Amino acid sequence: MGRVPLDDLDEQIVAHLIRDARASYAEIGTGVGLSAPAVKRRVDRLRGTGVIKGFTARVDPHALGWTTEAHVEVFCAPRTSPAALLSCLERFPEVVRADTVTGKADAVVRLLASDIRHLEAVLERLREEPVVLSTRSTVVLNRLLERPGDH
Amino acid sequence: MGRVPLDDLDEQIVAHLIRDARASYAEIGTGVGLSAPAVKRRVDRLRGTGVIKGFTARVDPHALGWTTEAHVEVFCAPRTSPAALLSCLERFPEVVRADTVTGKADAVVRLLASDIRHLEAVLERLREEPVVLSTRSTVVLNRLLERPGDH
DNA sequence: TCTGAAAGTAGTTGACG
DNA sequence: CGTCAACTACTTTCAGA
Repeated sequence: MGRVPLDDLDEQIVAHLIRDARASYAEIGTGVGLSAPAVKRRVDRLRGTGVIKGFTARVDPHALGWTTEAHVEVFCAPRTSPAALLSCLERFPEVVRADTVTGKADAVVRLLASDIRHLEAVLERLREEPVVLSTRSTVVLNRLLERPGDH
Repeated sequence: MGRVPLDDLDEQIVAHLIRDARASYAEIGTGVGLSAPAVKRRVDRLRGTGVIKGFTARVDPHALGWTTEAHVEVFCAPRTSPAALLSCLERFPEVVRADTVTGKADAVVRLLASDIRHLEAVLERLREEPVVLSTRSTVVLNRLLERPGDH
C-alpha cells in the first residue's frame, strides 16, 4: 500500500466511484472517454494496489436505530502498544472508528450506540478494559457535514 | 428521514451492501433467500426512504496523497447557528466531516491534508473565518480501526 | 494499453399468485 | 409482497491494432 502513481483518468474514475459506487463501467467510461473494458481493467488494478479498499453503502444510522454518537478520548496504561489497544477496541461493535493521536490522549474513538443508556454501558465496559486507564467523552449533537470517500 | 420500520430481510440486505456495495441483486438474493427483483424492490425502497443514502468507494487517502489527518475542535462566536458554521465549513474541501458536540467546543471537525504544511495553512484559513473564534487540533498518528457503513 | 465484437451474466420491467 | 419470464443492458473475455 505504498505510493502508486495515478494518472488523471484513474483519479476521475476514483472520483466517480466515490460519488456512485454502483455506477456501471460503461457509464464511467463515457464520463472519462474510455471503453467499459478499459475502465474495468483500471478499477481492477486500483483495487489490487489498494487505492480502492472496497465499496460500501452509506446508511443513515438514525434509521437503523443508532441515534447516539460520541467521540471518546482514550487514555491508556503505560507502554500499551497500538496493536494491544486495537485488539481491545475491535471487540466492541459500537466502536466505528479509532485513531491514535498526538496530545494527552492516546486514541480517539467514535462510538455509535442505540441510545444514551447504551452509550453509558459501552463506556463502562470500555473502562473495565485493562489497557484503558480512563476515557473522556463528548456526545455528538448533530452531523453537520460528511464527505463520502475520504473518510 | 424519520423512523422507518425495517424487517430482518432489509437489515440483511443493508448489511450485505455495507460489506460490498457492488454486489449483484442476485447475489444478495441467494444470501437472504429472495429473488433478484424482490431484492431490487427493497433496495429501491430503502434508497427512497433515505435508509440508504448512497453507495461510495472506500479509498486509501494515503495512496491519493492525503497523508495528514487531524481532529479540530472549533470554538464559535456567540450565537453562531449550526447552519452558519456549516456554510463556512463546506467551503473547505479539506473538511471531511463535522459534528456539533456537547462540551466546551461547538464542533469537532476532521481535516484531511496533503501534509503538515497544508494542514497548517487550512487551520490558518479556518481561524480567519468570522464565525470561528479559535481552534484546537490533535493530529492523527494512525488509523487503528475503521468500520465501513456506520459512519 | 486501448478498442471492438462475441458470449455470458445481471438488471429491469410486467404479468401473475 | 413475492415469483417467473422476457427483454434489455452490462460485464467479461479475446483478438487485433
